[in-house]
Amino acid sequence: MGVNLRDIIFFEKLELKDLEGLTIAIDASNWIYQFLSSIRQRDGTPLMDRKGRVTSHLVGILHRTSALVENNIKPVYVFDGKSLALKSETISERTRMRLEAEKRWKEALKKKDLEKARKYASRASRISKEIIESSKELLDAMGIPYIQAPNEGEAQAVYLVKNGDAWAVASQDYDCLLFGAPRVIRNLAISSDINLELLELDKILKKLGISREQLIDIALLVGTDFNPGVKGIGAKRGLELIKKFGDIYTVIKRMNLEVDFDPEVLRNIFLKPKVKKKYKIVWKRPDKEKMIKFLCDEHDFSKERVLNVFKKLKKVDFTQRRLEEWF
DNA sequence: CCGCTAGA
DNA sequence: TCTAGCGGG
Repeated sequence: MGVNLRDIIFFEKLELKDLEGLTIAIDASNWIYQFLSSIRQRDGTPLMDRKGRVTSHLVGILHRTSALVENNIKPVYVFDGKSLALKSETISERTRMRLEAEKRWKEALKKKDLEKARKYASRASRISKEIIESSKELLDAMGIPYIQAPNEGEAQAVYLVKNGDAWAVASQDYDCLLFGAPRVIRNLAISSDINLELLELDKILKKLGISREQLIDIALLVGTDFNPGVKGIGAKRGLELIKKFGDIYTVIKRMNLEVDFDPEVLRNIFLKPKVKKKYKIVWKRPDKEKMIKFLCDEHDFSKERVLNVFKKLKKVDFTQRRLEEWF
């Protein structure tokens, strides 16, 4: 998923405390996908309600969001909109991989190989419309705001940060840096052994000695969700080449590379993404009745657990206006 | 993934 | 008080 720049990106370690009082724009698709992959039984079956509807994402959103709030971190979720035409190849490739994983999951189940079953099951996750809609319904009940992006959710989340409405984007994907995110937080979770990473674009570019445009060019060589990249070029070699030749056009020419993508079109996906500029971010008080009706009545959650979460959410009140907003 | 609990 | 392991829906 996303562009693999891991080998050239550095990060600073962060404590949950460092995020107190800050608003974090959450890459909803990224998180939901993680929840669907990881919140499963040992044989790989996701959590489901009595009607067989998947609830793993609801469990994840409920617990992680309330834990963030309890730590005085203000989450705003950002959902993907319509995917760009250039992404269709990536999407069909993912579908193919998912179906393959599904097949292997069933095979492993037959052989009673639980470890393999779980492994392939997690790769068989799919974000359906129902999963997105139920996620939004839960956030509404919890009083947590979300924004619907026109296209890429990451681009919209980055816009929130640039616009001063959020401090950082929370996502596992390095793509956020290409969209120009000043700060990206990876591994934002609550468990005791978390390894919070803070990626700062300015520091990364300075250390690498390149511009954002050049980082994008490296990504195009490596391959993104929108183009296949060049065989044999990873992040390290991409960096070398871009530093040596300056830009992707010169790299292609000097190295006699065959590429079937238009760098200019792709650069603009990251440099000039379509985003929603008018939006409202308002935290509301959690709605106990809605939470119980939705989670317990409709999706078979335990009432006791839901009430515990409700109490956590209620304890912290983000609805209070800051002093300067009164004038 | 996260919360809870059993056992140290 | 802490941590590993299990169940959640």
